[in-house]
Amino acid sequence: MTEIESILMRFLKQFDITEIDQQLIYSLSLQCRIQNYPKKIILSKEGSHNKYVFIIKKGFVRRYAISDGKDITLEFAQENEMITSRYALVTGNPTIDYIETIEDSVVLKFNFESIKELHSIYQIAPKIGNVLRDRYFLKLENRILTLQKSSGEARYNDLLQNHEHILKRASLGQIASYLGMTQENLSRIRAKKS
Amino acid sequence: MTEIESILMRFLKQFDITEIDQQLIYSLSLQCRIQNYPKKIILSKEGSHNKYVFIIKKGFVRRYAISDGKDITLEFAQENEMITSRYALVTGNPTIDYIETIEDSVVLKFNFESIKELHSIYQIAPKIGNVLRDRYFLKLENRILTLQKSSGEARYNDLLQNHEHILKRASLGQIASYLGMTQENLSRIRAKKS
DNA sequence: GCTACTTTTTGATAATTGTCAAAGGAAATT
DNA sequence: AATTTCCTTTGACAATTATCAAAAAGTAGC
Repeated sequence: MTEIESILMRFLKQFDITEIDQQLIYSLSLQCRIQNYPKKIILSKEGSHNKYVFIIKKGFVRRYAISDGKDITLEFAQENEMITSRYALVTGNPTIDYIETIEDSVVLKFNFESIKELHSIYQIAPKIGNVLRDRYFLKLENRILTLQKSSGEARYNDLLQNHEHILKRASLGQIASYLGMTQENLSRIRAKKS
Repeated sequence: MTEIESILMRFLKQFDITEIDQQLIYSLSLQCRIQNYPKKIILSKEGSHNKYVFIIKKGFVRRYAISDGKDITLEFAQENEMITSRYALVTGNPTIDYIETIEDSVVLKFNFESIKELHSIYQIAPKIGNVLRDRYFLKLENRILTLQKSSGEARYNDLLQNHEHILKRASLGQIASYLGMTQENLSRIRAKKS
């Protein structure tokens, strides 16, 4: 098995996808490349028509948008997680967000268009898509529940409890915008805890 | 065409689902009922094992959770929209949220289990599911961007601009929790605007 | 080690928001 | 129409958060 195939296998195994077809893995593996990036490299730019899906083999990656001139973190992805601009994939419009490495990273880079074709060929590809989408739902809904908490401390506690790794790997400003507060406030909330 | 079929057609037409199969519509129509509810009726309870999907024909419906003893609005649905507890559908666990009518409503009520079977029979059912999921993504991602804005006024403005109908049809407390603030604060923000 | 650069912390102050309580309005019921 | 109930607004005050500025701490390159 190639390295790419083994990364794909490891990624899919976490989702209780029982029917992992070796042939499908092989076909997928032909549609992507392993890429090495230093930190602070932009993998996907706003306005871009190229639509990529990234699976993180090693490192830490962030998706963000510029809204009202401010850098707003939308999503983090660590090892064995996937990150992509769903807006672009779903609407077919140019990307409205950026994806960048926070740490030196090794990622599997797919061109989404080439995967789409596989969807119609293999029965199993849609099933994988469904599972990935369903997982992402839960993630988003939990995130919304966190953001609805009006006190900053409550939102920080949610992150501490459910995604502690983010606090260790991202910068203060990145985390603060993710939680919808200023970095000064986050710094003080954190200080109060220790 | 029965009334149920025509509601289904109208619902699906808004999603650019080109291949609407009359046979599928018919099959779906057998799996659901039209229900009339007065306002303030709970359609789905926390802890329930019955999983329903509702399409709103007329009226206004709200999904909410009780978190730390507080009523938190998660979602609103108006005419021609769908509402359901995705958590329950995806995980198979009992529902963790409630769905209730805000106005007198006419809804199409599906039992999700019976639809699931159709998925495997018809080619098109998964495609519809995909489109519905994709739309819901965008909704959630936009909602997150709104909630990340730290000032209450900015969040209110987002709602005013993108979902003004909510401000007209829901109560202050319901909207306030939806935006992650107290109703007193929302009342003052609103007063300041006029 | 030193310097330049970036990130985090701290301080002071203003603005926003939450909390509790009471008053005012609107809607439903009798 | 009057009463009850529910929802919204207002007031006073406390707590939280944002903003701006500067200091401190941490990183990277030399």
